[in-house]
Amino acid sequence: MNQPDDLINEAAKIYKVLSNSTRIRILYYLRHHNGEVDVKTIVNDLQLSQPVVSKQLGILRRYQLVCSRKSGTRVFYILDDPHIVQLTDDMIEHVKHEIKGEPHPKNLY
Amino acid sequence: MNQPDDLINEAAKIYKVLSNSTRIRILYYLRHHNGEVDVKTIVNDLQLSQPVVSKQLGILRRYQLVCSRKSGTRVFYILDDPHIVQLTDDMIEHVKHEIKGEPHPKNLY
DNA sequence: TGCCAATATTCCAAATTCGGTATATATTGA
DNA sequence: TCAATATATACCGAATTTGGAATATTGGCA
Repeated sequence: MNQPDDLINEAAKIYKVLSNSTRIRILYYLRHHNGEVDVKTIVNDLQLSQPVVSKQLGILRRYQLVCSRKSGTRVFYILDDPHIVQLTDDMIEHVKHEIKGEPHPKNLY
Repeated sequence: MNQPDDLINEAAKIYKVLSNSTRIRILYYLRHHNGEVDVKTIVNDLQLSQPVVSKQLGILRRYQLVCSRKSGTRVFYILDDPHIVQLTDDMIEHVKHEIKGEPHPKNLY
């Protein structure tokens, strides 16, 4: 019943990775992209700055949500971990069907 | 394919709520508790300070993950939103079966 | 009314997160 | 070797998050 702290902490870490709009946008972009994509293409398609994309891709890779392959000067990224992808798809569906009166506050406190 | 920003932002907010160990612990406590629980019982069982529990319960309620009922001086909380509960159960299962060599870093950066 | 228990709120400091700007690194090709 | 391109990293300041300590609020009861 009661989960050990290790599991709780690890779950919290993954949730934290998923709690940033830029990272979710990148994940969803990769999710619906057929095959691997290089950084520049992501920057262009999502209209984000190159350092931001590199940084967030680095975090996603550190947490093994994406993996990468280097080819020449370019680095190609692709989703890893289909289970997390399924969880995030479920979350988007949840939000989509969420018929709440008022939107949630911007900040927690 | 491409999710509107509203959906992405709302998903990010919910993930942020779930990204704190204390809140996950409370959710899991309520998850496996039969029926509603008052604040003091949560404080005792989870060995947390009373202000912390109150504060985190407030956040969980603000995001409609739990709901509460007042009775005398006590406030009883219970899980709301079974869909999110399912998602978090899935996440714990994911972490549980995650056979990764090294644990994830403490911080994102 | 006055005290006590339960819960919520406020305030604070330390830690974390984020995107921007600048810079570093690496690879290709002339 | 030198320049250009692609990607990663370092650094910074502003904003957010967190738990602890103190305090406020609320309801029950003598």
